[in-house]
Formats: sequence, structure tokens, C-alpha cells
Amino acid sequence: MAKTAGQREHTVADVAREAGVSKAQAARALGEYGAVSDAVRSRVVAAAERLGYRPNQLARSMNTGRSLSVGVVVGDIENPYFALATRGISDAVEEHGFTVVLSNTSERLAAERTAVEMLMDKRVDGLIVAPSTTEAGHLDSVLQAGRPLVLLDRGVPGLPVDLAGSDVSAAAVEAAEELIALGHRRIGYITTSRNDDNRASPQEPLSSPVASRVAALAQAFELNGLRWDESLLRDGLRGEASIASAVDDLVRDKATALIASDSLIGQVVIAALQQKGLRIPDDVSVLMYDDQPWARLLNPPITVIAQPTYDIGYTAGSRLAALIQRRSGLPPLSPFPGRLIRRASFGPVRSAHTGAPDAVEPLEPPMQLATDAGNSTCTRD
Amino acid sequence: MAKTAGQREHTVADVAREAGVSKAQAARALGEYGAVSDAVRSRVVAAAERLGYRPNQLARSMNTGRSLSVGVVVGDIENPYFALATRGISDAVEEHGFTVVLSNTSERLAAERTAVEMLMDKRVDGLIVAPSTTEAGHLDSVLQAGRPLVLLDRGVPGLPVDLAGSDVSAAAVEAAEELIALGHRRIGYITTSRNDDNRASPQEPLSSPVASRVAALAQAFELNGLRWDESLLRDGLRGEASIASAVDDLVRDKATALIASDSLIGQVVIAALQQKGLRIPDDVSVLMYDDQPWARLLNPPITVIAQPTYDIGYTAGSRLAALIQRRSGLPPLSPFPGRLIRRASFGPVRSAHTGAPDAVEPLEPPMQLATDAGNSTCTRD
DNA sequence: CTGAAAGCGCTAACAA
DNA sequence: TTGTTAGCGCTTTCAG
Repeated sequence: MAKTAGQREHTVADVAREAGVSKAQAARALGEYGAVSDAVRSRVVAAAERLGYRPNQLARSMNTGRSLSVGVVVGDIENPYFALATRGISDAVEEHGFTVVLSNTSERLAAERTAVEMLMDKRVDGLIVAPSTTEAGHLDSVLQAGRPLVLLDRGVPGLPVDLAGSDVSAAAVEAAEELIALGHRRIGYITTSRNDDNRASPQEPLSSPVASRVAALAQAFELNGLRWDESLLRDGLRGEASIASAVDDLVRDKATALIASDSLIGQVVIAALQQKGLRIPDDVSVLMYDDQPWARLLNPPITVIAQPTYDIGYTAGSRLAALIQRRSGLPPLSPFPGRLIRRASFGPVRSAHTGAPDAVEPLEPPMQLATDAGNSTCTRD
Repeated sequence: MAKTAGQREHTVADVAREAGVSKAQAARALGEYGAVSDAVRSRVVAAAERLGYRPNQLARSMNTGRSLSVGVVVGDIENPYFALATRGISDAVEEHGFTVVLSNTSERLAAERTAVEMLMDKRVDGLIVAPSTTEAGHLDSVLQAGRPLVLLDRGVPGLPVDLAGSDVSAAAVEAAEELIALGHRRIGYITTSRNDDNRASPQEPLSSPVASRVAALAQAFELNGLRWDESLLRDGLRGEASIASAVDDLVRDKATALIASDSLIGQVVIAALQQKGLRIPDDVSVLMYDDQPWARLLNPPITVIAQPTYDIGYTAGSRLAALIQRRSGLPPLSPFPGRLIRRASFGPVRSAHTGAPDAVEPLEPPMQLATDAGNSTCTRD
């Protein structure tokens, strides 16, 4: 009964023999290309069925030059942002018959380089990468090799490729202005990324999320005739301990509001605050990037800047598929606007009458079960 | 300056010519196999460098029969459990030089079958799958083909393969007994999976997580001379709406405690409870599987059964690598024990004097920043 | 140690 | 429509 495992796999040649046709005809029937008579096709298909034949994609890829797979290089699949984006990518590319080869870089450039190289060697048909820095050498050579590339979440100055991401600047300015109106003057920004704002020219849009978000923060201060204290930026943080101690530092340094650059950081920030017995928003106001479902479960629910993460991933995937299929005349990808979702983690600065809290826009309606899917309504004018 | 993109990639033949040696020697030097003199090796390496040569892994895989990639088939990479497990898998297999090809099934059997087939066709060297059902046909043929297979999270009755997962039964019984001691008699269990307990023989361990967890629940009742009302099981739930309405149902049906089978469900359950204005634990006690960092951020923090998810993934990856390398005499994988983390979402049943709440074990110590990494200390005896 | 030649399993020309 | 013959880029005999 138990078939001897590991028996040599059948090849087109076997099927051809079994069906009594030439290898080429069998291959054509199996691969669904070329011209094959119905009679032959059915004989071949039947023979293949009988033998349990399965085509060898490797061999197929070798002569077609198409591996039907795309590489996805992210900082960390464990990060909900990347997990969700990857799901979007996966759904999109699978619709076009591609599979996803995944690589984690832990946000390290060296790992990213290695990953890109491996994927290129594996001859993936295209690449989606969330660059961990603005270093572009390895990405440049992807382009040189003529392999389609789409950037995810973060752009790279001077690299002329599609970027699927969001533009949170309007929402960021909006949020910062509300904090300022509430009397906050010392706002801390906490992030894992390094702020390496080395765009080629000043005109070029800020591509690094850190840079653009920090810029938005600064801009909000300027709009109010104030100046943001850059010493309140904590970047390049790795590990919970360093994030927690950054929170400590900032609070000791009189920060009255904290901005977490993603939900992983947000978690730690909130935990650190709770641990220190500081209350949100009474003692410290909090803004978090990425709207994770749990943000509205907390007490108080956390005000966030949401990005349509799944859609961003899906867009990246679709665009990559289009590029691989050499479709031309594709319009540039426009960033999804980020959206400020007001909940209850903003409050006036204590013992500060710096400005009577203006009537801000109303909070998010009571509670919805559906996740805030899809189209953002950014209230920019 | 701008190199004409898309120029034909260099092959070993090119490198050989450039180095003035035979193709075979060049290949040996580049592929690091066979015997090559230092002189030749360095000439070849230099030539390769000069030409920017990159080996074609597809071609390499074709004749070695090893693709250096493993397939990972999960229900949904968006689920934090799978995201983290995948990270573990990825880290483990990369140490052995493998890359991960990822597939999402949305917990649908058809998608799972297709995914497994594609991966087999792509000649992955091994497979890790989190089976969405106990259907084993497609997995069986993986084995038949002699390709190593490791199961993740869920077992399949009658399929003799390694399973990397955890055994939560002790913790589950423990939790249920505490609920019972608090007076709870109607405990609802909410899950996405289907409860298809079709193990071959009664002796066989329960492999489906649903079945084993439900069994643990029932066992706890029996230990107390009671019987769990099976009508309080809500399985096969898809989508937030159906989960929320299951919560509605259960509460209306006098459930005083709710168990969420994973954190995705937990989120929705808690949101639904909040929406209905029901308080945890005053009105409803809550237990959640999987310890997500946010669980301890809530008010009250949620009592959970934690699994070392990363380790589970890492174990799966390591074992798969070992199997691919035909290492033998490997001990069977033992499940990681689940661990009950007491927080504050359990409370006595209101207006019920069914049993004076025993002195239960103390709550988790104040608050730790480090995630509960690694080794579980299950208090089973 | 080195080189020539023969494949891996399939697709792609080219005739017939 | 079919079959024959070459390859894809690499590894692997097998002589030398």
C-alpha cells in the first residue's frame, strides 16, 4: 500500500512516452502553449494524470526567464504594518500568478543588501522593498539589471522608482497644531528609524518618513510662530529598553506630549507611561502612527494617524505586477493621505494657561466595529 | 554614464573566457565545489568581480535539485500569531541558507491545496504548513514526494510528521477552573476555526487546537462535577461582524465569561463588550489566547494564555532545515507548554453565590517592559 | 588539478 | 498540427 516514497519524479518525457507523442507535443499540451490538437491534448493530460505528473517550475523558469515570484524585503514581518502590507502585496501579486519570497532585514542595511542580492540571484521577476536607509547602491543595481522595483512605505532620494506609501504630512501638521493649541510646547518624537535626511536637493520631497514627519511637526510650530525643539527627537531606537528610557528622558525633559512613529513603539511608550504612573492625557498627551485595532480599546483610546496599510501593500503589488508585464504609460503612484483619528489621548497641558484650548474638531464617533478600511478623508484644504 | 539597462547577464562562460580557463573550472571556483587551484580561483573570482557576475540560482537548483527555499503556508500573515511565527521560521531557516516563500490561505482549504501544489512545483526543499483543516490529502502527497514537511500550530490526525506548536491544555484547564471557582457556569468559546475533531482513534491526542481547548474546558467542568454547555461554542467564525454577533448571542444567552481563541478575535470581543457597555470583569470575564503586548495595556489588563510563538516558529524552521539535511535520529518535537498569565479580566459572577471565590494565585507582578520571552513555566504537576 | 562533454527538465526554433 | 534539434546556465561525470 504505502508507496515507496522518494521515487523519481516524472518528467514531460515520461508523460510523452505514456501518451505516445513527442516530448515537444506533451510539453505544449502541459504548458498550454503552442498548437496542440484536442486529441493529443486529452491523451497527454490523461497520461499526466495517471502518472501524477507535476511540472518542474524551475526548469520552466530557466528557459522562459520568468520565475513567477516576486521578492518582498521588509524590516520586520512581525511589525503589524509590514504584516498587513505584506498581506496586501501577496493578495495583489497572487492575482497575477506570482508568489512572494519574503525577507526580513531587521532594519539593517547589510541584511537588506544580502536579501536583495539573494532574491536577484533567485531571479525573482520583481522586487518590493521597504528600504531601511536612503542608501541606494543595491537598489540601483536592481534597476540596472532591468528588474522592476517598487518601494514600500519609504522613498529613496534620487531613485526614480514607484513608491507605494502614504503622505501623512497634512495629518501630522493637523495633529501637531491641535497639540500646540492645547498648550503643548515640548513634543517628543520617538522612532526606530534614523533621521538621515540626505535628499539630493532641497526641492525634492522628503522621502524618509522620519524626515517628513519631523518636518511636519516643525512646520506646525512655525505656523504658530513657534519653534520645535529638535532635541526632543529620539531616533534610531532599537529594543524596548531604549524606547522606554527615551520616554523617561523626554518626560524628565519636560515633554508634555509624545509621538510614537509606529504601533510597536506606541505600545512601549504607553506601557512606560503606565509604569511611571503617568496618566494619558492628563500628564502626557500621546499620538501614535498606525491605527491598530487595540488603540481604540485602551482607556483612554489613543489618537492616531491612520494609513491604509493593506491598500498600500496591495498597490505596491499591483504596480509591480504591471511593471513585470511591461505595461507602459502607468501613471505615477500617488501617496495615500494619512488620516488623523481623534480619540481621547490629547489633553491640555496641566497648570498651563498658555492658550485656552480651542474648540477642536469632534472626536471619532462612539465606536465602530468595522476597521477603518479604505479611503481616507484627509481634511486638508 | 547611464549604463544601458537590461544588458544580457553574464554567465559562467563569460567569466571563464575572461579568466582564460575552462567553463568547468570557472564554475567550480564560483560554486565552491570540486578542486580548484588557488591561482585559478583567484583569477576566476577577479574576473567575476570585474564582470559583475552573479550566479543563476535557478540553473544551479536545476541540477542540484535543491532550491534553497522553503515554503511557508499560513492562514493569514496579518494575524500576529502567524506574523511572529513566520519571523521565527525565517530566522531559523536563513541560518541554514534557505529563503522563505510565503503563502496565505485565508484559512481556506482550497487555497491551501493550491498553495502547497505551487510550492511543490517550485521545488521548495521543504514545507511548513499551518493546516486549516484536518484534511490531509495534499499534505500526504508532499510526504509521498519525499519532501520534508513540518506542521505549525495545528496537527493533522494520522499524519506522521513533526508538529511545532504548543500544548495549552494544562493552562486552559487551570484558567477554566479559576473561572468556575469564581462562580462562572456559562463560559463561551469563540473561534475562527471549525471544530472538526475527527482523529483516527480516541487514543490519539487531540490535534486540532479547537478540539483540545474545548476538551480542556469540558474537563475543567468535569473536575468540578459540572458539565460545560456545548451550545456555548461558536466556531467557524469569519469576519468581525459575525464575531461581534456571536458575543451578542452569548451574552444574551447568559454567558458570564468569554474565551477568545486568538488575539484577533479577542480584539473584536473586547470591542463588542465595550460597545454594549458591558464591563470587564464586572459583567463579563474574559480570557484570550496569545499574549499580545496590548493585552496588558488595557484597563483592566486581560488575562491570557501565552504561547512562545516566536520559538514555535523558530523550532519549526530548525526542524525543517534538519530534515532537509537528512539528519536522522531527531527526537520528536515536544510541544511548548502554554502559560496562563493572570491579569485582571477575571472576576466573580455578579449576584451569584455559587461558590465563594477561592484565593486564587496572585496576579502577574506589576509590569514588565520586556516581552515575556522564552521559556514557559507551566505550573502543571 | 583541469577540460571536454553530457545532462537537469523544460521551452523555443525550425522543419516537416 | 507535429516532431526534431537546440539550447537556458549550471553541475557532474569522466578522461587526461
